Amino acid sequence: MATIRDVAAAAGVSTATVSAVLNDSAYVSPQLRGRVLAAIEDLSYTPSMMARRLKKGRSHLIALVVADLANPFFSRIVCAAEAAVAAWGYSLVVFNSDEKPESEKRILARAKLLSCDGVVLVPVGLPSTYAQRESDAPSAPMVLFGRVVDDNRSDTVTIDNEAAGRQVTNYLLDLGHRRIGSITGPLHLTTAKGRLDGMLQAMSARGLAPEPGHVRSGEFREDVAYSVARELLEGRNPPSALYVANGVMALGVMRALADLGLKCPDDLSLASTDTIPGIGGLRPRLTRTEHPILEMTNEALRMLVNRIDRGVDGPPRHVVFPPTLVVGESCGPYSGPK
Amino acid sequence: MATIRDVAAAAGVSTATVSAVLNDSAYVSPQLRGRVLAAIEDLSYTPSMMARRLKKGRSHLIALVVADLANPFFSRIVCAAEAAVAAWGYSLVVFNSDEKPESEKRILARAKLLSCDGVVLVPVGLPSTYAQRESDAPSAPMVLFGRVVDDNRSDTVTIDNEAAGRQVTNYLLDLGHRRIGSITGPLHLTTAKGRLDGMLQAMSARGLAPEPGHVRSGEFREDVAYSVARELLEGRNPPSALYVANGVMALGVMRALADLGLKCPDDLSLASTDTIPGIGGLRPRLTRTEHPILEMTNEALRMLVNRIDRGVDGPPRHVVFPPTLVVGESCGPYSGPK
DNA sequence: CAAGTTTGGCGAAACGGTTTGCTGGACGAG
DNA sequence: CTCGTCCAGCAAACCGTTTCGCCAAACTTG
Repeated sequence: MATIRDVAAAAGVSTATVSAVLNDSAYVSPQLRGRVLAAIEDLSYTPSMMARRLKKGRSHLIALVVADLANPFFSRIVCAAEAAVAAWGYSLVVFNSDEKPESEKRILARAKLLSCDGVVLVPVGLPSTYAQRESDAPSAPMVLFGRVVDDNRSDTVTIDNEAAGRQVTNYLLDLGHRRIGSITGPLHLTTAKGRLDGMLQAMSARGLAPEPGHVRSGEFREDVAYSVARELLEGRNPPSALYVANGVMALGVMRALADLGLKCPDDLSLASTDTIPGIGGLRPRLTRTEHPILEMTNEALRMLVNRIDRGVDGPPRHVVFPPTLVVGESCGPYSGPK
Repeated sequence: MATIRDVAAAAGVSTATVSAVLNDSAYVSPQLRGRVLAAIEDLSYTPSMMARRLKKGRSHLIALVVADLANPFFSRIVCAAEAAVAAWGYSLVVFNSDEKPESEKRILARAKLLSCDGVVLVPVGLPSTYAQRESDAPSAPMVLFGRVVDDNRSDTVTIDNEAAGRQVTNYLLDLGHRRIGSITGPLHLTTAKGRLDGMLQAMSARGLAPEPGHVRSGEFREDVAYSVARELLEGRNPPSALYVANGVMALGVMRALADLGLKCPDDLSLASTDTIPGIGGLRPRLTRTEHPILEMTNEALRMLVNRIDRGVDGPPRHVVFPPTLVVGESCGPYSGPK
């Protein structure tokens, strides 16, 4: 592997001149520049990023830490982030905390060790980790994505979960449903809590409330949602409509419906927040709120790069994106007590 | 940020001693070791990975280049690879070539610049890139994943695509189907070509062949497969069974069926190779061959790490995994000419 | 007790770049 | 003709580690 010194020797110049040519950081006469470029070509020289980074103190690496890489929702984020990061001239290092606080802690430490220039974190959401993080030396700028935690030092990019819950619930209410149930996520997550709160708001705005036992946690997991849905639907007082807090759980509910021989819009109106890509083709299409993941990811990266490149050091910014209600065929009008 | 020199000064030792303590690379007397550790704690010193890497010439980064990050199949690979890489003490840098040869070329150059210790590549599969790559200086060890290209320097990890095609086709044949069609991927990809070949083999083993026009390319894309399926099914001579070469296309076909008002096992038997995670809950469950992605990914990383860490420098190894037929409810017995 | 053998620890040279003075020749002005 | 200015290019310091070679003290051994 040729070094800058080899190039300098071959071109009969100093390493400083080669560096200047490489970075356009100083004027170099055309002829010298030509000699240098020729030598570079000749030796098929590639500057060592590692050395450059050591000197410059920047790695051009951005860490993306997601809470559950197996969840298609986060896969989409990875995809969007890869594109955005590449567009800004960075590379993306992907980590999976798997919803485990201790993994998250370990990963953040590792990202720091890797000297990533920035971190996009979908926090697991348990406060303990962050207490720890507070005591750490100020590390790379970080953007909290999707979920909020009590961290007042980082930028955040989220959707308005309460609005999502309200939109879906109002849609169901407008269809005449009153006995609306919900399968929520883990309520320590703002994504789960917010969506439920939005639902409750929408109901209480009309003087309603879910019946006891109709609000259950599905842990944001397909299998748990499946079991919960079965219990709910086999009970003696099933809801007529169900608001499911994320896409994979909606899939679980659809599976439960199929296994129980129930039809979706007819026997139960089903609506969710967030969906699964590719499943759009299946019938009935799910009525749901969708997240502008692409825009959110781009915004997160813009914020990050602003802090990294432009050294922006203002107070943390909090950007909230609105969800969009997408109407499918999974909900029907309320058809009398069942 | 404290450096090793600060620690050395604080502990009253040389940087060499600190380094020895950090890496256990030489015996250090307990008392000195204690002083050093105390100083490290005191200054909350973290060794600079960048400097360490510059010196050691290793980055502990492994690049994963996939051909289409938006495809859930590759998302699963990312997920599996992240876990495997972490288990080996590396970090994963993810790239998306988006099926574009020029992107792939750019990405491989970038991975080299990043001085990744190894590369897992799902090649786009056009030979031009690799001709280029030949001329490059020997870079990091690489494992070709899933698809094969005419590269005789790299290890490969693949599935037996022909077996997959044969298995599925034999299953359909055993059900009595004769007019079997196929929606293939781009045939310059070994994954697409192999599956089709396997299908043709199975048919010709029984003296059969697909009818002209019943074998069409769906480009491995949901929307293309949707259109092709519609054309196929609305034609005047539709097949009674369809072998679809990957998961997203199968979804497209199911959407086409739904839009045409056709029922899956009844009007058309549908089978595929590869599926989409999470969709397992939907009815009818797809009959398909599945890939042992986890094992494949682990094997790919084991090979890579062997070459990196243990300096294994033998001839390229080629590991082929067998697909598994998973029977769902998407296929029924042939029910007479339609 | 002298000579040989360990050995804990240190100084300094890498690693491969970037950057900061500094130098010396060309040029313009007085 | 002389002095000051300018600027292209260079030498050397530096980034934060690891590691090689070496030294002196401590220990063994005859």
